[in-house]
Amino acid sequence: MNIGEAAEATGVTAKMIRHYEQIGLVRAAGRTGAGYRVYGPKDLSTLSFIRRARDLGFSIAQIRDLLALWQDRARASGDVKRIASQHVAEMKEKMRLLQEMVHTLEHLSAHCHGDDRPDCPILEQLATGMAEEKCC
Amino acid sequence: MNIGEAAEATGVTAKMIRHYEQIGLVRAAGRTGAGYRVYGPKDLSTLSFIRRARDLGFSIAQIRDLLALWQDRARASGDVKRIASQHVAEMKEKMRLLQEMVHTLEHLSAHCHGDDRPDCPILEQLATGMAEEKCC
DNA sequence: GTGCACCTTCCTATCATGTCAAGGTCAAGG
DNA sequence: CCTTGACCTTGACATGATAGGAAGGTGCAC
Repeated sequence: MNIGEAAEATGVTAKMIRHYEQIGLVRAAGRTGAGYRVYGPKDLSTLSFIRRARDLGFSIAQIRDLLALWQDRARASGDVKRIASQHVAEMKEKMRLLQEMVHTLEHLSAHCHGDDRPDCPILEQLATGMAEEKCC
Repeated sequence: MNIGEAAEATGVTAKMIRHYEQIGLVRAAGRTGAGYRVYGPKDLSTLSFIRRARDLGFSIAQIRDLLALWQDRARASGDVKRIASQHVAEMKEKMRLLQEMVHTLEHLSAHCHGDDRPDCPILEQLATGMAEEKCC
């Protein structure tokens, strides 16, 4: 199986497959005489695994650990769960920060006419840093 | 005022001030005879504006537009509000995606013993892609 | 006149991914 | 046999916002 077919089968672009090989996330694929990479079912499983992990937002470093655990039959599920929990915590923290920003901005927007006049509490807050606490 | 003092006063690192100057986000600062950058109150206001906008998650491109509007006395507050609304929408979309991932992962984690045994629904889902829909 | 803290420019790295370019390979059809 | 087009190869460069460091100049206090 060529890299293009592997890409289509797993949803990982050929570009990223080569990249993952280069950074050592997946082992180097076999080669034909002409130098084309060759992929077997095991490689496809690994690539699909990676794609699903990426879809869940795991970083490459975390996926590296997850792959190692996946291939370790003596793994402790606690190790997997810990990685997942940490990732969940990170995502929740990101959401919290986003929520804060959304909250502030929506608050400011609510008081902005949004018409042709130049007065704008959004710009005022950015300019003075005072609108946030003192307003309301 | 030196770049270091300006950095401390505005909360933008000297590194980033130089960067913003290089990409044309702020006009080039004046220089002393020795080539040191010099900052005045107006520059400090601009840098503080940028920092607050960054704190609210605006991209450099958006900040560029906001700065232009800020310095335009004939601006329409609607233009400002539109930028803010778009940014809010982007952040909400990010939050939605994060929430989806968190939801899936928490669901999987809930069924993972998290002990010394190797069985792990998290790894199973990553390996087969089947746990998500069929479980529960 | 020395030492230290600051400044300058330039290079490199992050993270995951995309794009582009120049060239090699393969299979099908004229 | 030769061309065409689709695929593959490597390599370089870009993104966005920020950090780090190296190598060298400057300013000021002692």
